[in-house]
Amino acid sequence: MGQESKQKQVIAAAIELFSKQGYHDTVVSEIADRAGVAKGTVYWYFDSKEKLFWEIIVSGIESINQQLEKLLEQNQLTALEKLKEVINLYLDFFKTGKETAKMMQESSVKPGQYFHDEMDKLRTAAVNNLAEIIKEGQTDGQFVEDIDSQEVANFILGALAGSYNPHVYQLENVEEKVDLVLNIIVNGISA
Amino acid sequence: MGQESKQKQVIAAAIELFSKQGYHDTVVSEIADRAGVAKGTVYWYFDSKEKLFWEIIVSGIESINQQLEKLLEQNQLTALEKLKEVINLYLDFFKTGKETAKMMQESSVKPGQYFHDEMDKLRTAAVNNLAEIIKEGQTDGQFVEDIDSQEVANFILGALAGSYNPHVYQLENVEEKVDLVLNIIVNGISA
Amino acid sequence: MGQESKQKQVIAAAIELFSKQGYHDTVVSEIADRAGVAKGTVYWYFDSKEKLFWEIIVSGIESINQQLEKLLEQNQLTALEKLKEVINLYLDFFKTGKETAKMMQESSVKPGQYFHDEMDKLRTAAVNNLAEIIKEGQTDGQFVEDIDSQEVANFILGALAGSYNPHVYQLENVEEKVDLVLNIIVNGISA
Amino acid sequence: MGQESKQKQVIAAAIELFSKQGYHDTVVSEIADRAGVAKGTVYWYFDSKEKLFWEIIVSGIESINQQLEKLLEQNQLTALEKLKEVINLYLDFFKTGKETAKMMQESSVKPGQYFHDEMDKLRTAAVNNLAEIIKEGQTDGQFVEDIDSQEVANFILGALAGSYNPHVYQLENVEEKVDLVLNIIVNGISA
DNA sequence: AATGAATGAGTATTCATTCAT
DNA sequence: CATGAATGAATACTCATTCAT
Repeated sequence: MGQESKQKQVIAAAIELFSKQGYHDTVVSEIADRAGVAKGTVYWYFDSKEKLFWEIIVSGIESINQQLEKLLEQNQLTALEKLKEVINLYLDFFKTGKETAKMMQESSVKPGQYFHDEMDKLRTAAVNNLAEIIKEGQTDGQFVEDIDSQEVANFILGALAGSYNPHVYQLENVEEKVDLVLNIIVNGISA
Repeated sequence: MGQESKQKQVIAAAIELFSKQGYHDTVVSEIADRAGVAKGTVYWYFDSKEKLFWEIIVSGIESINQQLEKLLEQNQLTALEKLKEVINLYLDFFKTGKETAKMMQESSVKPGQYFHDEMDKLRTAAVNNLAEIIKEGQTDGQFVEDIDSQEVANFILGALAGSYNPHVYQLENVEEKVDLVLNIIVNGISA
Repeated sequence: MGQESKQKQVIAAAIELFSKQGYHDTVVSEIADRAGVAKGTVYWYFDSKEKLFWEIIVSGIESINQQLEKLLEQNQLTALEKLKEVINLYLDFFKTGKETAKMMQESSVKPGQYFHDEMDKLRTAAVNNLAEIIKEGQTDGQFVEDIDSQEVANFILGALAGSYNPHVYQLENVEEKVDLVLNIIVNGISA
Repeated sequence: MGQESKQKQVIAAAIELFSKQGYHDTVVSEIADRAGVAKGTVYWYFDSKEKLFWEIIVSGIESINQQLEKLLEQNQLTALEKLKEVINLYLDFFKTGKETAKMMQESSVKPGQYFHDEMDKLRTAAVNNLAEIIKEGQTDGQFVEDIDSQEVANFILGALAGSYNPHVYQLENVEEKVDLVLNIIVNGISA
């Protein structure tokens, strides 16, 4: 039988089903079945269906934030290069982590104060990291100065978030969009 | 009793509750209570909870698409001016129709092929309308030509969609962002 | 179909099953089946299985307390006669309301502060009513005075409560015990 | 670690929890936790949760019956003295063994023929022992004769059982009730 | 002896939907 | 048109019990 730890099998099954069917249309016993474990096993590892859902979301966001921070520290890169990396990072994340991305999309709509604060902290971290890069570029003279770095960071993150909206890019061929996106952000569409 | 037709009371209550609590956490009897009607009355006007939800979504999208089409026809406006109007239109829609906007956000995640195609048609219409404007600008020489108008339209719509992500702009003071957004899209952030 | 209101059918079925099988070994769907209604109907009338249980208990106790109070007001009766009536009342209650009695027995063990206070109030009322009778008899010179009326009331109630312990009188032929019980209480077993 | 045998630790934890929370609201893993052992260990010593419960009950009853039998054999005591000792024995048992007493109370309600017969045998033994004392007193001329000794035994046991009903004496200061109870039983409350 | 991960039957409760009035 | 009592399928979660280690 599966070499994987049962906990990991549960997580994998949950990601697959949550992203395909959404939180509410995924039934715990279905997760257990797909994971090849008993229903009780899901509850041995996770307190509730909701905790399982959030655990996946949070670990996904944490992973991207970690990568973001690593980027920031790479001093040999210019702000522009870093920006490109960030875009690449996100779009790649959406491509490889389609499912988690879809779950995040849903998570932003789910009510319940439960992890709402947690989510906010994570997002704030992302915005701040990005704003840091913008500021760097402004100091370097690469980016226009008369524009709030936080606002720009929000815009970019919004644009990227919009990018994995299933109705936008359909989550396909997302990586080839990096240059396009970077180009618009940097140069705009003005002739 | 309410002068409003009971149907309208139901819709109003549904928008309020769906947007605040999401689809699944809103129960039909709550909608009926808030609307001041009996539960059965909801079912007199709407076939199901799902139909009620989608009716609201679709009418919201239709309304914005109509406004978009009107814009396109205004020949005295330049592409740039039209673009600004589009951005204004969307952000304004998100501001005044916060609730519907939130519901749309959720609708994009909801599975169920039910109205999936309908949604897609509506979104395609929006993208096409916007792409039309971009193309116009490219023909006029206002916008760079070596960039696919559909791609740009998708990007912009994504950025705007991202804008009403509750975690981004918190759906507050959205209207003052028009110039910012337009400026980045048009001129980019390059110095 | 049943002329009885469905609510009453539910209560009847609940009493029957709770008393025979105890609270925990009685399943809600079983109650619904026996009552000839759908499971949801049980929940239409009662918030929860627990509330249903307690509603039955409380109404049983209230009924006996009402009868007790009526007794107290009958001024033509001596304290001794009243005492006999009380004993009769209780033992009769245990006989005719075997099921409710059994449920009360169980209720005294059930944890959960829920209705604990309510129960206490009801029992205090019973003790006070009985103590009132004792005091009356003491004033009249029928009963010994050097004994606390509350204590006596507690003893008697305890003895009566013990009487419907399923392991004691088996809840059978309970009514013929009235004289026996009264006699011991009044005269004791001393020769 | 505990010098106590793990089995004893389990029993102690079980008594504590069963009496406080009742049978159904006590879960095996809680018992194991409180006992400082693994859940599996509970099952090494006891076949099931139910067996564990009953083992405690039965050993409690057996202990009291043994003491009762010893009393009977003490020929230097009069029936009256023995009766006093019996009452003392029971009330003391309820006081020192509050927890077990509470569990017995619950056990009398629990369905499940499982140990039902066992319980009955134990109770019958208690009644018979007590009836023996009464008969002795009747032969000696201390107690009235025109009254069935079994009935009296039942009454007394009922009264005593009622005494530890949590709603009666609250299981507090139970020992000072011995004289009161004995006095009523022997002399009654008649003036 | 002892452990604790794993199991899965069992159950209270919810809620969209129906329909007689 | 409107009501709300009645339904019952659906589901998250519990917990006694087992067994490989």
